[in-house]
Amino acid sequence: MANDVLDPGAGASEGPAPQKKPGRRPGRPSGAHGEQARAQLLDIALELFARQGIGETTLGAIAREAGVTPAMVHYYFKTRDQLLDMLIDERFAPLRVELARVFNDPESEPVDTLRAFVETLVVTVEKNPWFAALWVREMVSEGGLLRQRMAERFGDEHKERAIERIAGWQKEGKLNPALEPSLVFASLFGLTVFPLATSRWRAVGDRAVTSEQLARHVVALLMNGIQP
Amino acid sequence: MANDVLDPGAGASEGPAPQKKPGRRPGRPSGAHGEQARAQLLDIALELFARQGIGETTLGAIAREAGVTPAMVHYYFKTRDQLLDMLIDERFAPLRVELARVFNDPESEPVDTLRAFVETLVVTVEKNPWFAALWVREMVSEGGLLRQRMAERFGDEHKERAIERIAGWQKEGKLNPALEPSLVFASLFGLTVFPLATSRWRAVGDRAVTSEQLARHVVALLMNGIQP
Amino acid sequence: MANDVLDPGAGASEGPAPQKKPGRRPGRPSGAHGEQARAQLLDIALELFARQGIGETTLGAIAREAGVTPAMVHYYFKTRDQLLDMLIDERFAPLRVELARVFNDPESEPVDTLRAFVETLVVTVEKNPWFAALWVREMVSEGGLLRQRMAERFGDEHKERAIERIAGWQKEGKLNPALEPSLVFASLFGLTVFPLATSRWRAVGDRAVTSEQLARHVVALLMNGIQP
Amino acid sequence: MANDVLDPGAGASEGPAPQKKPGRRPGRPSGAHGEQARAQLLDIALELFARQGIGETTLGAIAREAGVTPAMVHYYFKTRDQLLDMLIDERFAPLRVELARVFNDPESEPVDTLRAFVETLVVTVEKNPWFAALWVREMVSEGGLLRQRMAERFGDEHKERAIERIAGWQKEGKLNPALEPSLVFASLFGLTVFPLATSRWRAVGDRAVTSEQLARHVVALLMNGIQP
DNA sequence: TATGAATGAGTCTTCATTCAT
DNA sequence: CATGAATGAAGACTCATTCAT
Repeated sequence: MANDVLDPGAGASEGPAPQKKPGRRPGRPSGAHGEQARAQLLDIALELFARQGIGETTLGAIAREAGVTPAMVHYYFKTRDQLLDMLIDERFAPLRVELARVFNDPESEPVDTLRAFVETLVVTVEKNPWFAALWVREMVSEGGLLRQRMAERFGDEHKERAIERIAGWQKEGKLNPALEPSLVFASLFGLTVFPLATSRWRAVGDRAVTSEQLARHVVALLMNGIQP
Repeated sequence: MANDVLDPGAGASEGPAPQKKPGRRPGRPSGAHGEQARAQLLDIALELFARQGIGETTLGAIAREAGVTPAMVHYYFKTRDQLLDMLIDERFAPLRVELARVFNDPESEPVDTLRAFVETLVVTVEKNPWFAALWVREMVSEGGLLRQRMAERFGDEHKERAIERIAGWQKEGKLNPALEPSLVFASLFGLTVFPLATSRWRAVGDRAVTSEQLARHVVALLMNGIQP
Repeated sequence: MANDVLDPGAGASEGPAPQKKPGRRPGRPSGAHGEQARAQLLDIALELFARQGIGETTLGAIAREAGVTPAMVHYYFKTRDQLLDMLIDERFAPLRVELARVFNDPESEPVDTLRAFVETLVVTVEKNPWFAALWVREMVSEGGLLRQRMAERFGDEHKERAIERIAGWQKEGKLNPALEPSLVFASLFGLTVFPLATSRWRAVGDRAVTSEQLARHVVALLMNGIQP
Repeated sequence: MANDVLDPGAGASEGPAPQKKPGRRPGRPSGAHGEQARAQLLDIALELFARQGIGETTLGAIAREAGVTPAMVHYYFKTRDQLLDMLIDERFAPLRVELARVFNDPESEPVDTLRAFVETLVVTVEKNPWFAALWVREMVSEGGLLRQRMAERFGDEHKERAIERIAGWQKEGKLNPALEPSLVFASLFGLTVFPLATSRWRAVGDRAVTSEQLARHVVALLMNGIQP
């Protein structure tokens, strides 16, 4: 349903921010002002969800942060569940598509591909600070609220294909054969998104670790391991 | 259950550890039967917290799972907060202490130390399946409920010292100098705990990834990176 | 209802008075209908508090009496404590101010002042039937819920000054010197409010004692007692 | 039921404290040790009821103060209601009987009688500090928990006769005829018990008003008021 | 006697949701 | 568009009470 709206948009070159160009939503709100307010609510929800967790964030809190009444939130997103769905369709899923595209570039070499993937991941989180926390908390965890919905929308074939591709590279001798193909992606995410999810609080009182530092660190680890 | 793995003296040598076995708990319940029921509630709470998140798990859910009334939960843990505190003191903190001990072994070589750390991490999670999910969701995330409490109990000096030690190793030429010392731990956790946090659901319908596979994978990555 | 008796300027000239009419309340409800419902809840609460005691009256009971849901009560008064605070500020404190004004009239003679005070007290209770019971139970008693809050709002200097004034009158030979100044007020309240607090039930099945009868009785007692 | 136990005891000369001499209660507890514990619980309950109000005092609070378990309180007083009943029968009612006796002395003159009544009242409260607060809060107030029970046990005939007696005195010219007979008792209680109910907290930080001072004050007020 | 374990009923409070205006 | 009023459902917590030991 939302895919036709987002997938083409995601394919464009100006990055993973869809911004809801022309297409009117089927639901009620549609005016120019309303569209803007709706997008702002989505942004605020995203920010709060990332900061406190989805389950811990009440609609009232979102409304307060936006300076509107809770009833207003219901006006734009008939229900809490729909708000989540729209969040996924309009903010979360596009990022996923974008990332997949980096990996699926058939031209580049295996090692370059993985490095590029890591770097894109870091840039993505830099542009969308909510991504890391949300991913870790609501995507990875068993009962994560995003996980269930994402799983419904996008199957696992994507992942299957990626694993096969990695296994293929190993057979071609282009990748460390001791690695477990099905764990490579988990490792990449674990090495990048995971530390980024904690960076906001780690930065407090400490010298913050910049995104570049993280990218360099992860690439160094991937390229050579920990040995000198 | 978890005690045989972690308890051997570890709890005694730190500060605000549980101090349980001999003296009666300050609170009310203390009989033999009660102590057992209490421990069971703790186990169930841990399980549910890991599965659904702490904030999403009601005391009623814990009670239902245990086959008792919600009032029973209040009987053993005066309040929701106290339940959390006891969970930390009696289940969570001991694991942390155990892990710290592995890293602080002054005898072993840097590379061995890190490998041993990863392996212990994997074993720990294998014996305490709730650990991974709980760590990822409630320890890493900004508003994580465990983070705040753990921070109160244990300061950050521990972490500071570890970082210095790693930097020292790099200077001695015993560790890849391109790594960022303050990120090494995040990487280790990201490579192990992070995938383990998802493994339970990934295993369903899929060929499960065993703990050994994960350990081998991570060690392979650490030792040599992704290059063939 | 009680406003015409007490409000004329009294609330404005003191400190933490209600300041209601013009500006919107800081809290949520503000519409015309809501304001009325809120006032009705306040009235019902006052009535029940007087009849059963504050601690014995549940929010549910107030809601039931008003024909609304308990959640409604929370809608207007975020918490039980706030309901009490508003009760004090908007209903209880104004009466206190009014009474103080009667006593502080610098023109009248001592004996007249005390008599006027008693008469005002009787009239006040007649117009605000909840006052007597509430005063006796929650203001006088050690753990009385009003006592604590009133003490926070208004200090004791008021009382101090009154005592000094009475002592002054005694020195001037205008008041029975055998009286204990610090007990005069207690006596006045004891002679009027105290019997009034019981009158509702005493009246049942008995020939009721009217307010005028009480006033006459107390004045008769006082007149031949307070004169030098 | 309880009357046969208490009325004779009250008639003795050593004051209004019954102390449960020999007679075994019909209920369960009866051993020597138990009897003592039971009396102590009664005392503590009385103290707490007076301090915080009956409704505000939980059985748990009483148990804690006594250093026993809440179950113990149930052991002695099958139910909360029975505790109240026993409190009335064994502590409260005897005082009432004692007071009635003072008033009913047929020998003394009206004015002396009333003065003696006041003085006895003051002494009674001095010996039983819980009396004043309990009377004011739970006896006077409409929903007072003692009121209802006392009313069940002792009718109003007592009061009726007293009123008639006062009216008779007025007709004989021995009492101020402007007084309302049915209010005389209320006035006496209001003048004595009422101030005493507040004295505990008034004393804090202030020079305390002694019982003697109060007695003198009230008598002074009465003497020049009740004389014809 | 005495108590720990256990519970049902009730209280306060929060929150998503609806609806009339 | 926007909001105030209103509510049902659920959650945390308390408390009197029971019962086996």
